Amino acid sequence: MNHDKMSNISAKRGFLWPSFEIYSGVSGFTDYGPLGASLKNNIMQKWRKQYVSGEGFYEIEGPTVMPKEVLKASGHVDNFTDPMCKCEECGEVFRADHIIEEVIGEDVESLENEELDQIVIDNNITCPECGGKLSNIWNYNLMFKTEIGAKGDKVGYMRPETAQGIFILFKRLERFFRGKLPFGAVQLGKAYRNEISPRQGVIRLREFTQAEAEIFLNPKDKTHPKFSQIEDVVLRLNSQEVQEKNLEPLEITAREALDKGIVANEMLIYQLYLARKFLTEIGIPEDVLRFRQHLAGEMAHYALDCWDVEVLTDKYGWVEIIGIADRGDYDLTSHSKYSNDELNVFMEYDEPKKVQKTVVKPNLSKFGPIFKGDSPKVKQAIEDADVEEIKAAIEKDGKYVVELDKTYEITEDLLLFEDVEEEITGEKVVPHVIEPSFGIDRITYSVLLHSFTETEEKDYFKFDKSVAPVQLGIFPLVNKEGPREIAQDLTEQLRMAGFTVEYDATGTIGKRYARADEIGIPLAITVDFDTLEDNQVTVRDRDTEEQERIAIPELPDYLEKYYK
RNA sequence: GCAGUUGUGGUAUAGUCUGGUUAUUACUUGGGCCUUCCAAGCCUACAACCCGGGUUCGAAUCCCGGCAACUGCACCA
Repeated sequence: MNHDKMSNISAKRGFLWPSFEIYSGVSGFTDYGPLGASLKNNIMQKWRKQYVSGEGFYEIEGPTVMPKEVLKASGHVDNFTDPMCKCEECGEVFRADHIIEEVIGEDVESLENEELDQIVIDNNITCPECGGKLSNIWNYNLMFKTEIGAKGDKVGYMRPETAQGIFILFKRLERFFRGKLPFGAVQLGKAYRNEISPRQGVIRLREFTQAEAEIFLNPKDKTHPKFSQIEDVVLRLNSQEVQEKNLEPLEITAREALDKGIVANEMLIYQLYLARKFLTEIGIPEDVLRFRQHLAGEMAHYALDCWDVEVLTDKYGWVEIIGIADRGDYDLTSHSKYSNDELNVFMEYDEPKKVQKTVVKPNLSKFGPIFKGDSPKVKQAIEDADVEEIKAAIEKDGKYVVELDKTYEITEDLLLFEDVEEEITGEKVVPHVIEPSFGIDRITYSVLLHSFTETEEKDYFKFDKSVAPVQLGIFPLVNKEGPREIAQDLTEQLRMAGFTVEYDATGTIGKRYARADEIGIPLAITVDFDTLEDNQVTVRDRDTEEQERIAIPELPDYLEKYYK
């Protein structure tokens, strides 16, 4: 692990470059060079393979610009902001709520800025640094704001996460999956957050790539059909208790974690397992990974349970690269409320339930003459009220009182009670959502960092062959007629077969091997003068440097098998 | 956002304090020679003073502003 050396080579060889460099750059943005983009794409392809074909989810793609309404409902417009204030003497900028809470010792999170300003005045709160006068409080919203349309009266934001794009498609998705829980949709794409001062390179970007899955499931059934297959897998868990008591991380099986209630449910544990499987398969070793449970105060208020996957780095310490949360029904309920659409699933019972109950009906022939024009709303009030309550009131006082803008007294003779048997075939259920959310840029960084290998002879990216940006180096041993033509033909042929190939004929063979190793090409193929005789080439392994002679006609199969 | 430090070819650097010739050196890269398996050697070429303004006869060098990187503080739903 060597961030500095790795970054240097990564910039030199075309993985990560600072954005807008010729105009001095802007912090919080990064460019992926040719090899970086290829690496990132390979990682995303591998992700799709695991979650789309592997888990049976489907990928959707929504807009990155969203109208205000969506983000109002999700809470981002109101809660994705920080109240800030500035000292007019020393110029220091503070979180206004933090300063105030410190002085008055009360939670002020729900208050408006004007109220906060008043508290500052009333309590004579000054700059904690120099005691100077504080400015009025303003909101800093971390979303990029824009306008939709020519009139400019429709406010839009760049999406701060890809998840909302899936939630707002819920009705369509529910139809698509024919109403059967659980089902899952994924989205990969850019998200935007106007960070106040991003500093840690690709770790905190203002524009970044997320890969998120939203798994909708029955709140009463959070099991996973494949749980029994993974129940003996050992997970390293930094639970709330471990963190609070400063203990060693737990090393326990999935089954134990479930039985002891450390992770909330099977689906969540299964997602932890899947996340780790993904990371190890793209070349991040298990011993630099851990699962950390969010502390009670750290968790979003709606989350039922939340675990981060963290990776160890030499420069930034433990860094969150994946968040896996049980968000309950928060998102669907909230969008349902704001959009007035029903976002739920009708769950049919195995057998219809028969329910005996008493219903109350207003006797309308008497209602009309008595209540006249108010009759419809009194009727509605009766229908909305609890039958037992009405019954009890009439037994006790001989009348039931409806309080609307006026008071209405309803005596027994105005009502008809009826015993009925109802058949209920099922119920509407708002699904819960389990969300694994991957930070692709941070994961790409982790792959770079942990693939980077220093040995006595060479420093190189030891990429897993499944994500290596270049798969093959093809070299004529010497740049002479004969081997050169064969090597060029072979390059063409293997490119046609779908491999990414670098052809290189310059300098000495050693230099070309070194250059290929540095960018992590797993296999190099060398054509020499013997090839002219026996039609065989040398295949050299990046890590062992061992060589093998393979006949050219067998090469496509050999490589197909190797990269499978 | 605040403070400090820094900014010279692709990379790493000399020169800046004390303003003055064609901006130093090494590696890398392109072309050529040589070369039958791990960065060898020879020839040759390309290539830089972060951006803008000021002071001055003259600025990589001094001053101001901006941008970026690093460190500390603050921030990270």
